Formats: sequence, structure tokens, C-alpha cells
Amino acid sequence: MNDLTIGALAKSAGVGVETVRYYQRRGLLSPNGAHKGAFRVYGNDELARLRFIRRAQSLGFSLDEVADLLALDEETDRERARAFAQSKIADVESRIRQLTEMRSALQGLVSCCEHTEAPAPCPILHALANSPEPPPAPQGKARTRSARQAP
Amino acid sequence: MNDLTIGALAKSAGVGVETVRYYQRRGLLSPNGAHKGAFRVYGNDELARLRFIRRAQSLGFSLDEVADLLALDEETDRERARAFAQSKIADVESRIRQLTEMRSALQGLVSCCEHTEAPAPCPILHALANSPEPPPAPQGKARTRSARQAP
DNA sequence: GTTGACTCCGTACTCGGGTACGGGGTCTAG
DNA sequence: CTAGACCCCGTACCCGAGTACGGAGTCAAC
Repeated sequence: MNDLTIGALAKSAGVGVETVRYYQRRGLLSPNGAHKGAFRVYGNDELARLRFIRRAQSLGFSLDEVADLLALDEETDRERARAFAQSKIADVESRIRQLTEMRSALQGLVSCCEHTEAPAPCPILHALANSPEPPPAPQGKARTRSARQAP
Repeated sequence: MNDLTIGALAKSAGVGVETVRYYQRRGLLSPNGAHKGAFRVYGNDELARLRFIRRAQSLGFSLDEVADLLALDEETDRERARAFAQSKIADVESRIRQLTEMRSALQGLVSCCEHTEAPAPCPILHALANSPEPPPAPQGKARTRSARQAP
């Protein structure tokens, strides 16, 4: 049974110590368990759980959703898990559609810009200033952070 | 010259009053201008500017980027505007790629689930618990708020 | 002349997923 | 036995784009 300190656990899962502690605060990992001396030690089960969290996250599940996933039972909750995944697919697809629309609007502006002659006002800025389109909905950014650790 | 109060301006652009004031604080709209009595009045130029902001935002530009766009000159900054739009396209495309990967991973899980017989443990939860994949990078959500106003 | 809707201004809070900091305690190698 | 690395715990802060709230002033209509 390999006993990991929080630092070793974090490193094995590719996250920071603070992140582990944050997951504990959120209730995704249990904060009380075996101690060796004054320090808590973590086993393979907890490492697996931590990796589960990261995998689910990388598939687009929020930490709240990950908590729900963790509460499912591998034996009896197949239906629920599948429904969950399917609704997440729908979710992802709608975000893809939105982005695709944004891209084509932007491409429209750029190609318009490329086809107008030099001494004309910028068609992109002009379109932004005067476009007849209704201003629909802005959207947040999907920032992608990568590797943590090792400063 | 139609003079709008802040509330009328906001409504014409489909945003909330607080949003207008927020843009003023961010320097996207000027906070000092004509007054009629004790209240500030806004003209068509300011309405146009506000709509510009929303349109750019809906194309994926952050408010900081919108500020840069607003600083461009329609006559002399065509190059810059086009480069800006092009880099935003690249941006959007990379988000699309990410989401597409997420979708196919999810679809893999679901179809695997559909092809295994009933009395087996849930393949989705199982995969999340044991997948060999390296846990790469999670990603933030592109939440899409829509119309504001009208509570 | 008062009611109700609106404006002004400032500060503080929201959400999500962490990161940073600081003062202590502890563990281990040299 | 001491230095340096690590742990514990709590609190506060970051980002982006707003939203909420509260007190005070003001305006238009009835």
C-alpha cells in the first residue's frame, strides 16, 4: 500500500497541492483519513478519485457535475451516467455551433475586407459600427490552462 | 437629435443600465457629456458605440479587445483590424477543436455503454476511473448568457 | 404636492476554479 | 542539532463581465 503525502498525491495526478486541498473543501475528496505522524496520507483509491475528477473535468464536466458523477454507482447507475454524458454532448455541441457561427461571421468580415480596394474605409470596423444584425448574445471565453506545478 | 437618458439608451441597445455604467467605468463609453437638468443625456453616436461593443462582443472579443477595436481608425487601420479579426478566428478555431475532441471522447463513452450488456458495471464510470489517458488540461466553460433586461 | 419612476454614485457581491500568503508545526538528511 | 523541505489551516485574492443594493436627488404626471 503506497502512502502518499498530499504533495506526492498532487504530483502523481499532475495538479498542485492547493488544488487537492480545494477539492477537499468542495467535498470531492475526503479531508479526513489515515494519518502517519502529524500528516495525512493518501492511498491509491484517493489517487484514482483525483484522476477521475481531472478526466471528467477535461471532458467538460464542472466540479459540481463531477461531484454528481462521483456519487453514481458503477453497478447500478449506468442509465444515469449515460444520460449525463449525453446531455454533456448536447451541451458541447451547442457551444460548437455558437463558435462556428462566430467564426463564419468573422470570416465574412475578413473576406469582405480582402475584396475591397485600398482607399476605402475599413469594412470590418464599418460593419461593427453599422451592421443591421440584432446584437444577440455575447459569450464567455473557454480559457485553457495547462500544466501547473514546477515554478 | 434624439436625447436618451441612460435607461432609454440601455433599452435601445438591449442591455441593462448597470451594464452601460459598467462600460463607462471600463472606459468604453465616455461618462461625461451633455446634461439636461441633473441627468446625463446620450445621443446617437453613443448608441452606435454601445451597439458596436455588443456586436464585437458577440463575435468573441473581450471588452479589453473591444477597447482596442474602438481605438482603431476606420480610415487608416484596415490592416490592423483585419489582423485582429484573423487572430480571433484562430482563437475560435482552437476552441472548436478542443470541444470537438471532447465531444468525440464523450461519444466514445456513450457508444461503448450502448454496446455492453446489461449486467456489467457502467463502462462510462469505469473509464473515468481507469482510463489510461494522461489527464491533460481541463477547460473553462463558454457560458452563454442571452438577453438581459426584463426581470 | 405627492406619488412613482427614474438617475446618480459608490461599494460590494456573484460565479468557477483555482492561486497566494502567512504563521505555525514536523519530518528527515547531513 | 539544525537547515531546508514539506505539511496544516485559514483567509484573502485573481480573472471577466457584469449584477445587486442602498441612500439621495430629480423629474413628469396627476
